Amino acid sequence: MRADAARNRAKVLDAARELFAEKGFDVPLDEIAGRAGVGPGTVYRHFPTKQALFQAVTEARVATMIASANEPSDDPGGALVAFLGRMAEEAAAKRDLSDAITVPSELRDSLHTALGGLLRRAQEVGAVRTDVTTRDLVALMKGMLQSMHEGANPAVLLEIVVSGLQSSRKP
Amino acid sequence: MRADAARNRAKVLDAARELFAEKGFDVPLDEIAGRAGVGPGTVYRHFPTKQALFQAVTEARVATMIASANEPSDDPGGALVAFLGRMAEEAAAKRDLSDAITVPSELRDSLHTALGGLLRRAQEVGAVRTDVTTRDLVALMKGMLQSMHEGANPAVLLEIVVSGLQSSRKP
DNA sequence: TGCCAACCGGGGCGTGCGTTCCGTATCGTC
DNA sequence: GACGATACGGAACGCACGCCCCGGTTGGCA
Repeated sequence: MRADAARNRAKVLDAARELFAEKGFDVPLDEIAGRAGVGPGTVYRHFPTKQALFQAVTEARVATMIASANEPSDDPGGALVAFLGRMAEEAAAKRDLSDAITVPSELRDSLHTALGGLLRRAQEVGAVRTDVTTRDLVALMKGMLQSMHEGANPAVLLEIVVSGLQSSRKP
Repeated sequence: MRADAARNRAKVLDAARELFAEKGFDVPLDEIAGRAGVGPGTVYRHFPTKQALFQAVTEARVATMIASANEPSDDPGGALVAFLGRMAEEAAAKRDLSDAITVPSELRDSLHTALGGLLRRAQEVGAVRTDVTTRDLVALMKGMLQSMHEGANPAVLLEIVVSGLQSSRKP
């Protein structure tokens, strides 16, 4: 790879990181190219599609989260709560995480699977009501994360969801 | 107003009702015109903008909900829960309600205000934790309603949110 | 230093949508 | 039954966006 190509690739990644974090996946690709100081064609030379660029930007961070979710714990209930807290914290600062849950990709699927595992283990020790499905949890998270970009209080929302999950099933 | 004009207006409203309920606000206006058996121009003869049509369709139903939210109750906690339940039920069947909360309009503002009133009264009798703001509640509802169109279990989600709202504030 | 391959930039294409315009058809009245 | 106002329909416009192409440029090796 030529030196200027590597330089431009890095500039594109930097700009994409900033803008995806700031405005989410919906930011126009031309805007990313503009901030990187290159043309749109250059972006497509390095990444075949917009989603590929998004994935390249979020991959490392999300993979770390997934790994931490998958490592065993002697307190599965606490592990789930901690994980949700970490996601809330992250989503409050950067807008791309909430899109990483939504935009179709292998990464998204792994994240859902990891959440499912956390949920199942928490349910097995009785820390979370058993009628909640992975799908329900993902939906809740999605709503919660998106809400954080509209002025809602992350901590309060998180507490509500967590204590809701822990509540016993209605008779 | 000419007879055919009235007929077409009704056909447009019917088609819009169906399609907004089925696919939400994002349904293309041409599709509404198509189902109504008229051209797009005809739609614009009766409604100045797509949002106006949306408002005309949702106005009656949402206004009813707002009215029921605003009438006094001797059990403010139960009133809030009942209202949330009614919204969840409605949103599970029709996709337009979740958009009515989001799409800017006077109707949306009234709905937010009504929710705020319900929340405040429930908090005054100690039925709901006091650190929840109207904004938080709206965010929660928004997330919950949108989740219902993705296979989540409405009843479970509602229970989680309700018991989360009722939980005492963390120390 | 010269040459070729790699790369760049941005103009342009295709698509989908909300909205508008205007020639034509239809309604209701005289 | 004819005429004017009213309404219709759909082609067309403007816009925004993802994506591609090509003439020009630049980098690195011989």
